[in-house]
Amino acid sequence: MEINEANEPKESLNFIEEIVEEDIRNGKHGGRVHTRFPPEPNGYLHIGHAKAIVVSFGIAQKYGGITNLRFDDTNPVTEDTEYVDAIKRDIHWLGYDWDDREYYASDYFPKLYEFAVDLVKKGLAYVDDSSPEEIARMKGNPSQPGEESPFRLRSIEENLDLLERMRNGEFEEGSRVLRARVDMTSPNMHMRDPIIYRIKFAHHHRTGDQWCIYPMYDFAHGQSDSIEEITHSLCSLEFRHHRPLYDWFIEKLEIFPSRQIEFARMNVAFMITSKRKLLQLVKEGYVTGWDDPRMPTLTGMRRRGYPPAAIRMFADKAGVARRDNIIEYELLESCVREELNRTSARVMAVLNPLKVVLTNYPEGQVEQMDVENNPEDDSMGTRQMPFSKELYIERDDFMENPPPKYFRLAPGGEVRLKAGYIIRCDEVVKDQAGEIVELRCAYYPNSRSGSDTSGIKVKGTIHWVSAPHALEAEVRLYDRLFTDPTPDQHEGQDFKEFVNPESLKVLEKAYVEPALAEAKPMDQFQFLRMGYFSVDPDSTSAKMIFNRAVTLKDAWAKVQQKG
RNA sequence: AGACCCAUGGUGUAAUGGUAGCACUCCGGUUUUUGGUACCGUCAGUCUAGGUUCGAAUCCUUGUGGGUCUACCA
Repeated sequence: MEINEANEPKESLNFIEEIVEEDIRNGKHGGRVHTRFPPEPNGYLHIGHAKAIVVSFGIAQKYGGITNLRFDDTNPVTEDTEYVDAIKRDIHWLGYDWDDREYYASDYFPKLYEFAVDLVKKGLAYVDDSSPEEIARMKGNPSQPGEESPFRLRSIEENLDLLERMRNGEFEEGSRVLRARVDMTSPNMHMRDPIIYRIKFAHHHRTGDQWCIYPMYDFAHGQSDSIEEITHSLCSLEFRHHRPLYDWFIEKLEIFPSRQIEFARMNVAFMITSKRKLLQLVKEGYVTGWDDPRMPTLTGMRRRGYPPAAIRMFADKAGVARRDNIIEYELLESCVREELNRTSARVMAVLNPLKVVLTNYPEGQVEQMDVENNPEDDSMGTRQMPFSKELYIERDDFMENPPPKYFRLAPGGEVRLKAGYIIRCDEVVKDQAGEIVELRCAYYPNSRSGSDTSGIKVKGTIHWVSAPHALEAEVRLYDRLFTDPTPDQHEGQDFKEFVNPESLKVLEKAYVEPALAEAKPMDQFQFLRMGYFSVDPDSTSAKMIFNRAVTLKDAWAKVQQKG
């Protein structure tokens, strides 16, 4: 990293930022930066879209520009208003806004039709009566040039007439298309007289039955960019081959010269983003819906408890470049932890309860213990937790025959109850099956947290809840949906074979501290030593439900694994 | 196999002809009333072969590997 005059590290730019900064230096478009995010309203937004959103909105934000939201709704057969609202909600949730610039490619249908007429008049487009099969055959293949359609040399007048009659609904669906006259010998398949209008007698979610011809992507997207005077149109690598056509239309139509810039889309290990495959997971019941916390959808990640700031950070850290990539799942988790560590209140919850009776604690006594809400942030204050004779601790925090370096409770051993007392395990009570059902312990009255004069040194501190005060809750432990980093990249194997059977574990009867009675849906907490959890939207005061977003890092688990 | 794009530690991304850096992961340590956090440290990289140059991750050529393109989808 270079050092500038201010002796501060020089920020490194990604290749898009470099292009934008150069454009600004050159005064291109008056130094204006205007991007767009163009979802098709035919599905839910996922982690891949999140990356595109962060890049497009982020670039504009960084350079004082603005971003349009534009629904790319040129295919009435697959699109629906249902998705429009979900998409808008998800983008807002991610933290971005487009003010009143909510546009639809379908709003431009009249203008797009004018463009088509213009092209015909310039002799640059023609109506082709060939069948889909014939068109495909004449297109050739990447290593062989195509051949020209017999309809390619129709007169301008005839083309104008035919186009108008197409629009008027005089021809059957599939019987004719409008094609741009470019170059049938181009090595770029997209330049071989691409279809720009097709006939579809379909009801459009916005324009209704006004139109029976609809523009193709290549004749809608770039033109919409141009109409909106988008300066930098950012898209994924797969559109690289469309760019010559994008530029061709701009040149021939003599319209605003938006510039398309492609970057590599983000792939995340253990996640899939194919709309079709995601739909399968929903339809076939592998998940409970599009907002299942295991889904890579924005709505799923929201329910999972991933903060929008964490997703933005993740997209940011993944970077922008032009090579294929698979980002490790651990980076996402790291971002989620970083954000939640800063923002979430600590509470105690015992997921797998084991009863502890303090034999020397006065019957019926209850003490209120002060506990900090977030050691990272004093401004979050403290709360009180009731302490009594009967408690629950985590089953994993006791071992009858502990290995070396086990810092928790064991027979005859001592441990501190966080913000409470130090206790000593005197007796292990088992049922007939030999399972441990209760621990009988002694507490040291002079070891109270904050005024400890016992002088006892313990290695471990564990969380707990007071049995008579604890609230029962259901806790859903989520893990990655797949067991393989690239479940849909295995030839001959269906991606569903890699669905993780342990992606969800439901704990029906966990205990949480009473302060959680006031928690509202989507509130987020760190369950001390266990992970980050949020209140599920379906949670009620009668039945609280918590979803685990991510565990805390667990150094002990690693020690154990190594044996 | 036609054209186009890409190639830097395990992963991702910088270095724009001049000391290969950062983040995540991994491993080790310090602090800790969360085996968390914070902090410190270790390991580890320029795909191959040529060329240009005083000097190449960077420019050129070649090979190799990966990706994209042949929907009336976007």
